[in-house]
Amino acid sequence: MKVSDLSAHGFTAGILPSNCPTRTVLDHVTSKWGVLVLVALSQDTLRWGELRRVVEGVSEKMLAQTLRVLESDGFVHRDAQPTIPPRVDYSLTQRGRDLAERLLPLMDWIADNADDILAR
Amino acid sequence: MKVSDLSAHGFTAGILPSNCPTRTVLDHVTSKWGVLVLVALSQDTLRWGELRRVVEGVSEKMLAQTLRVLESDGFVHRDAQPTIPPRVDYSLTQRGRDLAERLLPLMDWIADNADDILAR
DNA sequence: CGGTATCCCCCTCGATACTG
DNA sequence: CAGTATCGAGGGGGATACCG
Repeated sequence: MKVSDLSAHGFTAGILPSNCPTRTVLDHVTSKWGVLVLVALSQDTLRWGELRRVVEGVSEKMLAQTLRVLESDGFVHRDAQPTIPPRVDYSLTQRGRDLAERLLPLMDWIADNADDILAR
Repeated sequence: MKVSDLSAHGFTAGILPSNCPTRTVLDHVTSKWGVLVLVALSQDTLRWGELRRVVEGVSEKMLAQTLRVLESDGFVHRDAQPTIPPRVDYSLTQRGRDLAERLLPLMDWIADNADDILAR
């Protein structure tokens, strides 16, 4: 069943109960840096250092934490080459691309409308 | 220009700079309760008390705060009837419906895949 | 019913230092 | 280059009380 059908089916009380898997994944994706990292990886494979620059403002700690969560959820693939100096490439998995497919229209719309929305 | 085109246009350094309007709106929408409130209102007009039950787990304080932000961004319309007892209806504006249109496919996909994603 | 006001805890997050 | 470790401040957010 779709979330968008819930109320149509009479579930006026308690859609998406607390501590359900959907909320957990939603929290991962909509975490402070989650969306930005996913969007950044939606076009290119990026190295750690590139990600840090592209996702402007993210600290090393938060980038690492965000990547670990997205990796454990199977959205991001980590490819570490045991060279010196080390090189680590991050890319989206197929599941990550499926997610990004739904994320990008949202991001594009927000980017297009942000100025109007904040105008007062 | 679309966010999804940025890297295709060679913007490998610094997409979505910090403190830009897009990030502000993104933070409003992806705030802890923002998505859930928007999804809850995407089908029905709901009263304050209904929202509190439907968005399970939200406190009065956070519901009020979330609604004020979404209202000031023009996503949510607040209709207060000066009756006794008071009745306040919340609904999406046209802008809110435009946003929800991009949010629901994301939510549906997450709801469909959350179990697989968290399976380990 | 539909909120505000207040207190305060905890947990996220940034800054800094360090390492293979 | 690509991280981890640690610390400490700040504010997000819950609990409770109160109000029109």
